[in-house]
Amino acid sequence: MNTMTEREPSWEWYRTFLKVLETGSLSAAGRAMGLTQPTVGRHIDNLEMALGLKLFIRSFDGFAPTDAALELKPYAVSVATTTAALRRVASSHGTGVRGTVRLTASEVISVEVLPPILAALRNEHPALTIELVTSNKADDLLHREADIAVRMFKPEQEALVAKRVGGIEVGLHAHKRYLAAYGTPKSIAGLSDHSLIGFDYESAYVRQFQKQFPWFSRAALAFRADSDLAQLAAIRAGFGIGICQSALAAKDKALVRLLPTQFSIMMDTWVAMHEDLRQSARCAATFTALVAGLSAYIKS
Amino acid sequence: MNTMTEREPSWEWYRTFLKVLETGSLSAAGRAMGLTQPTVGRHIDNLEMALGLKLFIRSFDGFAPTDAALELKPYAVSVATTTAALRRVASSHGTGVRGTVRLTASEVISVEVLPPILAALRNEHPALTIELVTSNKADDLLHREADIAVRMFKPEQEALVAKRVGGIEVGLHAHKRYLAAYGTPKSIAGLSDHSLIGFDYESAYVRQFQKQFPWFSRAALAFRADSDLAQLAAIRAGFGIGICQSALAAKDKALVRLLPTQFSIMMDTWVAMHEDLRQSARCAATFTALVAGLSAYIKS
DNA sequence: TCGCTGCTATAAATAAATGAATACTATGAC
DNA sequence: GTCATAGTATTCATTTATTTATAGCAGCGA
Repeated sequence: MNTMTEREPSWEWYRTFLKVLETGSLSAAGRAMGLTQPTVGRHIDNLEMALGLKLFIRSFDGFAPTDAALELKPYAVSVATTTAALRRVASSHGTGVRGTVRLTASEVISVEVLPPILAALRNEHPALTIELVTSNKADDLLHREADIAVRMFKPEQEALVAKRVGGIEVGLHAHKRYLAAYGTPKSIAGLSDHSLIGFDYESAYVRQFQKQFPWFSRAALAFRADSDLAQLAAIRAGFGIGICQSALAAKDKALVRLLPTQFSIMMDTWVAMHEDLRQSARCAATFTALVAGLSAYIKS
Repeated sequence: MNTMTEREPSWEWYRTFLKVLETGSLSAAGRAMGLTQPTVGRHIDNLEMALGLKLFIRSFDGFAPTDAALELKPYAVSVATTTAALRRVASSHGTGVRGTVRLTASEVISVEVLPPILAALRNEHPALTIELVTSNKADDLLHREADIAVRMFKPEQEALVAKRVGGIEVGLHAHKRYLAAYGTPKSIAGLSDHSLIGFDYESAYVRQFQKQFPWFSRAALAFRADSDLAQLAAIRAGFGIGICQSALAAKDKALVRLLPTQFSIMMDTWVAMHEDLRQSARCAATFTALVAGLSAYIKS
């Protein structure tokens, strides 16, 4: 019951706290925020005083965050994403489709599929600004890190409104040039003689995938990349045989689909957003455009 | 690509914005925050300028929030809950179980069951401060509105760690005095001649309940309260026949269990918290104490 | 109708936060 | 080693924000 209520720390201090964590120094944080180094330092001092703990260990080449600071960081990040979402909502106020909408999608989708869809959307709504984040994180819609997401799995959170736009077919592909030089595999077993391109990281999805197709194990891969876009580039460059969307490959005459009957995966594709955002003109319009554009892409 | 980047609004402005929304006036917000009215007014002006929209319609008896302000409010609330969570984490730093832990539970649990458990916990950890919020909202753990929740249903969110502590039996009860005056019902059908006590609000749970026990419909109730605690008080006061935990009723010799074979509901009881908080000594200790205390209560 | 209360708006006085300049320390390149 | 660079800590002048004080308006009750 401390009646002598020590005041709540200024929320602004959290902002500079986060920037110092991100940049690693008072000076850099100051530059990033349009403040000076002494000011940033004082904010940190104030916050440390208010919270009653040391957040950084002072040294001459940057601050070293303490365990406490790292423990608090996720909360500061959460505040930052929330205020960013608030500003997006604010920017959209007025009549018509306007303001900023923030999307997430995988790299391949972002680079190969979305651009024409977004260009058309923007053409229709010139007052709309689009932010595109390449990410596969599942939880960023609930925390308003993005407004709308294109996902390759069914979103399960109940607070989300999600629409399935169809299945994207994924298959084995290689460049003509590669096949001319190293031959065309006639069976799955024949793949072991080839340069395979695949995932580097270990996600739940990749693990399940490798369980289903054990010949595609990590050890068998000659080229590993955590970016599906880099894998696609490797296929296009004739490095070897890899997995990519067959619709993308079909647009490039030099790419050849391999073993289509033995290997084909349909990836369910969904567009999802927070249900609260249905009220928002900018999000509703973008959602509709994404659903329509992706459906057309899949059917093509 | 506006290079002339208009600065991000100070996060502090969001705080006063929220307080103005909550209090309804600049002056009241100022009083609540330890600021003066002109300061609060300028914060709002600044925020309106930065966001480029009117947040309040000025009048002489308080501000009237615009639609835009109401639309932004949830985001400001989210920031407030996040900073509160941050401060709880900060307060717990150090060795041992210390700091503030925030719980939610239903009213009856909060008032009738938890106090001795929490008292023992506090006795064991004198540096621990406890906040108890009576609420049944399902989503407040993910948004860190509370650290730990006692729920009557299985938490489904995957980011939560939940432990079932058993089933709490709920049955029909009445006070001796009431039964002496109006008789004891011999069957479910006989209840229609009695004063029934039940829910006022319509929740999914209540709807399902009334589907299962149609004789307990809203129209049949002589006393309706949205508070289960008020219902319990009505039973104790001899108003009529109502539903409450049989374990609670058993502790009061004046209360009588009615039709125990015909009417008995087991309510699954869970303790849940965000999985990240397992690392936190204060939360882990409280979680354990709640699980142990509630299990003991249920078995008794 | 008057006087009270509570609110916002505005202007001058004051307190507080910020910025500029500087000293000092560590580090890495030459 | 020496110099250049990048960082923090500190001091003091300055700008900025906040308070204090004041005026005006609306609602309410006597």
